[in-house]
Amino acid sequence: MKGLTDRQQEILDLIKSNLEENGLPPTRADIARTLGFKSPNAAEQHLRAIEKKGFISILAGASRGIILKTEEDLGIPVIGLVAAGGPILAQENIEKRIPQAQNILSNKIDYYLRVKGNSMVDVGIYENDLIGVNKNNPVKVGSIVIARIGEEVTVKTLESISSKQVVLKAENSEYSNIEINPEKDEIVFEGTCVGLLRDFS
Amino acid sequence: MKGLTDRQQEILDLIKSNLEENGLPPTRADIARTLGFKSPNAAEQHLRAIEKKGFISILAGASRGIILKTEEDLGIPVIGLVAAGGPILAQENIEKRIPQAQNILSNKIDYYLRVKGNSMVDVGIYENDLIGVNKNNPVKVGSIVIARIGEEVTVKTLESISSKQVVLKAENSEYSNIEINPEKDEIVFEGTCVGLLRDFS
DNA sequence: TATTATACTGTATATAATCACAGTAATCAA
DNA sequence: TTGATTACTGTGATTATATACAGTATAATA
Repeated sequence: MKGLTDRQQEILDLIKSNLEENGLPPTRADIARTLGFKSPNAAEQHLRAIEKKGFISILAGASRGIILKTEEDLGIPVIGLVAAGGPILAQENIEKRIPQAQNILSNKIDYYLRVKGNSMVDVGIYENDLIGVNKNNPVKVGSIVIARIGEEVTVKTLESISSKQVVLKAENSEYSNIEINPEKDEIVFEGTCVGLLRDFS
Repeated sequence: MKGLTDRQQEILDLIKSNLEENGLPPTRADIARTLGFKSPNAAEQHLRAIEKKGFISILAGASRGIILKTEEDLGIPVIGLVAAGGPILAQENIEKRIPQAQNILSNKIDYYLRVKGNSMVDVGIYENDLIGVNKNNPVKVGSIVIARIGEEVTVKTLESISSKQVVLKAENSEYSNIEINPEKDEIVFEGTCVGLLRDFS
């Protein structure tokens, strides 16, 4: 499963907006018209490429036979570097996807986040490990949390929390704790770490 | 806007399930196949009838060009008698629909409920009036509520409420209060009355 | 260097699908 | 008893649509 090119993404977006606005998928001619292609075959070939990459299915012979794959079909997204500002799960942050069938972890994984740096080595989380993140689990003291402070996303242990101070602890004696005043600086808990994947290769 | 016949409803349901399961509307041939028609024209004519009654739009010339009208398009449903057991807004309870444009009431109206009996005459609510119901407004003591007690739906003023007793007051001296123990008998608040329509004709 | 992927134009064709026209039959209201 | 509505069959023309085939051009990859 590779990523889509800009043009392919544009076409996938067009299919989605067509479905939202009109309740039915576009034809090849519709796509060509909207994007200014002079040949419907340009649309056809883009659709084939998008299907090959796994984002849609094409029903042979059926008019408008374009079916969007669900998030479930696509698998659990792996997030590499988080672009500053936007939401973690934004398209451009998705590095690849892992089929859900391969998920042996017991908790629900909304996405995997690739670990940068070695601030958590004392609890066995190393650089380039993939941590499984659940977005909805309650954030508790002692759990490993994914927090966004301003524009930066960080993984730390939640040491303490109150309305005046949040303390995040790096599990590495070389690092010192991060103390935030949530009344002054914005801190958002994006999720909790519920598992880890390490791929020796 | 008249109601659909059983057969027409069946076809509308088929369109809906086709959209949900496959993400695209059926063709005339699809409908004919599923319902066992030997001619796609049977489907065509049903679609015309359903369009005429306002539940879908048909895009001329477009394949699969069937577009479901939204609840907003259809207007606010008027509920006559509530069939025992099921949800108030079930298809079979909808008597007719009133265009939203004609709604001059300030609160959001989820549906109109036709008043049976004269238990609320002292606050000017008479038999056959249409009361505008909001499903989400907070239920407060003193407000006129639509409550379901067991299988029966009733309109009364909420006199008092606690975990052990709910008192509903009929606004008519000939009626006595209804007292329910919510731990023993099921009581569900379906909504609050936020307006009234009376059609002198 | 050859190969593959991307991103198209242009033409053509089989078939998918709409939709009109001509019927049949039953039910219901005026 | 006439007309309207519902619920179909059956046929066929027209057009909408998918899709194959033949190209062109560019950039990335092995």
